[in-house]
Amino acid sequence: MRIGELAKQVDCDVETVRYYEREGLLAEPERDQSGYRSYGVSHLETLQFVRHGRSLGMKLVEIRQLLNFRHHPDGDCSGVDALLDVQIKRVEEQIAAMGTLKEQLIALRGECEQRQTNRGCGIMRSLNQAIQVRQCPCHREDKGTRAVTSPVKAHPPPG
Amino acid sequence: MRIGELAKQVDCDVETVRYYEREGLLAEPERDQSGYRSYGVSHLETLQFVRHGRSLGMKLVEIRQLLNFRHHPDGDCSGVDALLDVQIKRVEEQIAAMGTLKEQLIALRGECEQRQTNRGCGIMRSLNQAIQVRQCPCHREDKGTRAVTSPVKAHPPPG
DNA sequence: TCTTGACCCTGTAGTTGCTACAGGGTGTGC
DNA sequence: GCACACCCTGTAGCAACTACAGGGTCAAGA
Repeated sequence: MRIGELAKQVDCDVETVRYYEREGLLAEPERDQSGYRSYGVSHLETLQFVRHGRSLGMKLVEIRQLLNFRHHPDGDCSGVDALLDVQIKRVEEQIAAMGTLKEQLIALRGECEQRQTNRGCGIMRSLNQAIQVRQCPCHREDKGTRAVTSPVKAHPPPG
Repeated sequence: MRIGELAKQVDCDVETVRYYEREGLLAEPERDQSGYRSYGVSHLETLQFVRHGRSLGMKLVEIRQLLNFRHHPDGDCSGVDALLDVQIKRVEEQIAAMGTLKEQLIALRGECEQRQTNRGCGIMRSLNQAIQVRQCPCHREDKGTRAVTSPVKAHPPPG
């Protein structure tokens, strides 16, 4: 099948497929006489594997490792376990950080008692106060134990 | 104060300060006779405001808007509200997606009954099965209602 | 036969929020 | 005079795509 068909089957972009090929995640397919890529079932399977990994939040480097395991079915599977453990831990940390973040945002949102001017808005007052005296939840504690700690580094907000 | 001192005070990198200047988030400071940047209190405050916004998961474009509101204290504050609402909604969506993700990962992790070869590993079997028959939790339902739906697009796993 | 439109190709640049150099200048203490 | 910490500009890299530009191919319809 051609690239458009393949992409449609796994519900992703044609450009993404070419990107995976460039990155070595997808084997280079044959070409037809016009130079168009011609894919077989194994390509489809690999692509599905990759997209499945991505949907589980895995990075491409990690998926590359999984593909490696897949190509060496007689190797020790402990690497597969370890990879998933890393992933689970990462997700748990993110959930915790997000929970704190949400609380802070909701607290901040509550500061706007009624719509008025920016000057009077409790949210802006809060944000500005945080600057002056570091009294907001994010800055209250000392560096090491801040709520969503130095999060800009530790877990840069996704998106 | 010089850039190193400023960066230290807000606990961020010197390069980051220069980056914010380039991006127009931080006003260009005066220079001393050697061409070194020379910052005052207002720069410190703005920088703290920016970092605080980042720690709350806001994007730089959003922080830019907040800075705008800050510079127009007599404007209508409803924009401030709206910005926070967007942020809260985003965080809530992420928390929900992460929760689903975690369940899926833990289910997958449970597939590895005992350490053996990659071929025998339940995790790899599961991942491969997902390819063949789309029976894993992520692919079981139809596109529109998939668990962590086309999530690679919708909420690309945070890096 | 010509044309239209959908598809394909390569190559490069943009996105976000930094981070990390390279290659140089400045300031301070000994 | 020297070492060393700090500063400067400019550019490139990261992840995982996405979005062109500028061109080729193919099949259907007039």
